[in-house]
Amino acid sequence: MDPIYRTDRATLYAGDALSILPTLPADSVDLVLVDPPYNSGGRTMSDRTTYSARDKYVSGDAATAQTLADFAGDNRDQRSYTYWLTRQLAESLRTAREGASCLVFTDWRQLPATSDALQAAGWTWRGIITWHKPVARPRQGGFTAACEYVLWGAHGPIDGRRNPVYLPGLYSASQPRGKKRRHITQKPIELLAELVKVAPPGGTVLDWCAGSGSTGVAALGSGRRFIGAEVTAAYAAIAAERLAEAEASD
Amino acid sequence: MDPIYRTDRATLYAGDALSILPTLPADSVDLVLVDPPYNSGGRTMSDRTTYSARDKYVSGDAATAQTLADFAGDNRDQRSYTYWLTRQLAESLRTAREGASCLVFTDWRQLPATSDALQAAGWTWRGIITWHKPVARPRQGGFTAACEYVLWGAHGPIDGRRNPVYLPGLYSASQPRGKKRRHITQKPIELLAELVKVAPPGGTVLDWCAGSGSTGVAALGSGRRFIGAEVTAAYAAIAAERLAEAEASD
DNA sequence: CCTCTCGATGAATCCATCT
DNA sequence: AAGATGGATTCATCGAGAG
Repeated sequence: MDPIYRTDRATLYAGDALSILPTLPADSVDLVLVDPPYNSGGRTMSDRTTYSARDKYVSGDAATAQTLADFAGDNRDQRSYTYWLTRQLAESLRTAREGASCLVFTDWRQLPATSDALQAAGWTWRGIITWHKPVARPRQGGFTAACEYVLWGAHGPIDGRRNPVYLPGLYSASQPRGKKRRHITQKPIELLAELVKVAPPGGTVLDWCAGSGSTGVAALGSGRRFIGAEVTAAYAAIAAERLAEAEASD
Repeated sequence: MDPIYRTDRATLYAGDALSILPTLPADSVDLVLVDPPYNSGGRTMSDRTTYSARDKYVSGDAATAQTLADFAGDNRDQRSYTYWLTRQLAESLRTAREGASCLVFTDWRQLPATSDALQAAGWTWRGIITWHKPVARPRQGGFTAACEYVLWGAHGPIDGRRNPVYLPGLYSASQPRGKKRRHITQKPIELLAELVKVAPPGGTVLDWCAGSGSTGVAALGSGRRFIGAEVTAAYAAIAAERLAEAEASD
C-alpha cells in the first residue's frame, strides 16, 4: 500500500494497521506509541455497539456544538477488545528493535484487559505511566475519574546507557480545546512529546492509531522519525496536513 | 475474639482477618479501606518466597538502619494472591452497608489481579484513584514508578446526596520518614484522611490489614469510627498505641 | 502586556420513563 | 422484568474578551 504522506522523516498510511504492519521491516522501530479506541463507554452491550463514539463520549451541549468526525473501532466488547489488541501488538513486536518500548493509552476500565493484551502479545510489562487531566467532571459522593493511563512494555531488556533519560511516571496536561482540537479523543502534544523521549533521538516512532496525527507531530518536533497509519480517511487527511505543517515549521 | 483496644469510636483486634470478619454484624460498615501485602516485590518465585518483606522493600542503608518489624503474608504468587484477596473482600462485602465503598491499595504490577479480586468478591468496580509519590527512585532509560493506586469498589448504587462530597482522583503525598515511620509500607495520614471522606461523617471504617494503624488514626481524626484487625502482634501493639494517642489528642 | 471576569466544557454518570 | 432512551447534573479549568 502506498503512503498518503512521505518524506525523509515521516510516512503515513491511510489504512488498517493489520494490512500495513506486515509490510514494515523487522527490528526497525524504537517505540510503538498507540492510543487505541478504548471501547469502554456505556454500561450495556447496546450502549457500546449501537451508539457512535461521538454520542458516547461527547456529552451535553458539546454534542450538538462539536463538528468533529466520528471514529471507527469503538464497538468491541471486552473479550474482542483484548483479542484485537493482542493481534495488533504482536504484529508491532515484530517490527520493534531489541530494547524498544511500547506505550499504550487506556482508561481505568480497560487497564487490566490492556495489560493482558500487551503481555499476551509478547511484550514485557514494565510499568504504568499516569496522565492526569486537570479538567475532569466532578462526581457527587465519590472520586472523579481524573486520570488516564499509559501502559509501558519493552521488547527484551532496556539498555539505559543507550538513551540515558530519566522520565517521570506522572504527567499533567489538558486536552486540546477550541481550534487546536481536531479529534474527539486527541491527546495533548506536550504529553506525547515527553513520552516520545523513551526512543533515542533520531529513532523511529510507530503509531498505527494515528488519529489526527499528534504522535507524529510530537515525534518530529522532538527529533524522532515517524511511521503512522490511520483507518478513518477523514482523520488520515488531517494527520497528513498536520505532519506537513510540523515539518515546515522546523 | 476479644479486641486488644476498645473505645466508643474504635475497636482493634490482634488476629487474622478471616477469623474476625465473620464476627462483625452485616450491613454495618460504610467503608472498607485496606492496604494488603502487594506480593509483587522480586521477579522470581524464590525472590518472593525466600526473602522477607523487609529485605524486598527496604533497600540499602535503610535496611540496616531501621529496626522495623517484618510483616506476614507477602509470599503468595499471583494466583493465590487473587484467591486470597477475593475471599477477604467477599467477607468484607457482607459487613458493608448498601452504598458502602471499598478502597484497596495496589501497585502497578498487581493492579489487574486486584481488580479481578474486587469484582469476583461481588463489589462493583467504580474507578482508580492515583496516589503520586513525589520522591521516587529514578530509572535510567525509562519511566519512574512514581504512583501507587487505590481501586474503588461499591456495594450497589451510591446515593450521592447521602454524603455530598466531590473528591479528586489524584493525590500527591510522601511516605512518612524518620520517627513517624512505624511500618515498612506505611501510608501517609494526609492521603488516608482524604480517602476516608467517601464514608459519611460518623460512619464506620474497616481495615483488616491495619498495620501500624494509620487508617484508624485518619478515620478518628476525620470524625469517623474505626474497626481494625492486624495479624502481626508487634504491629497490632503499635496500632493500639497510635489509636490511643489519636483519641487523646482530640 | 498583564489581570480579571465570564462563559463554555468534559474517552460521564445517574435516574426516571418508556418499550 | 429487563433493556433502551433521554434529560439533568457538576465544578475546576481554560479560552476569550474586556479593562
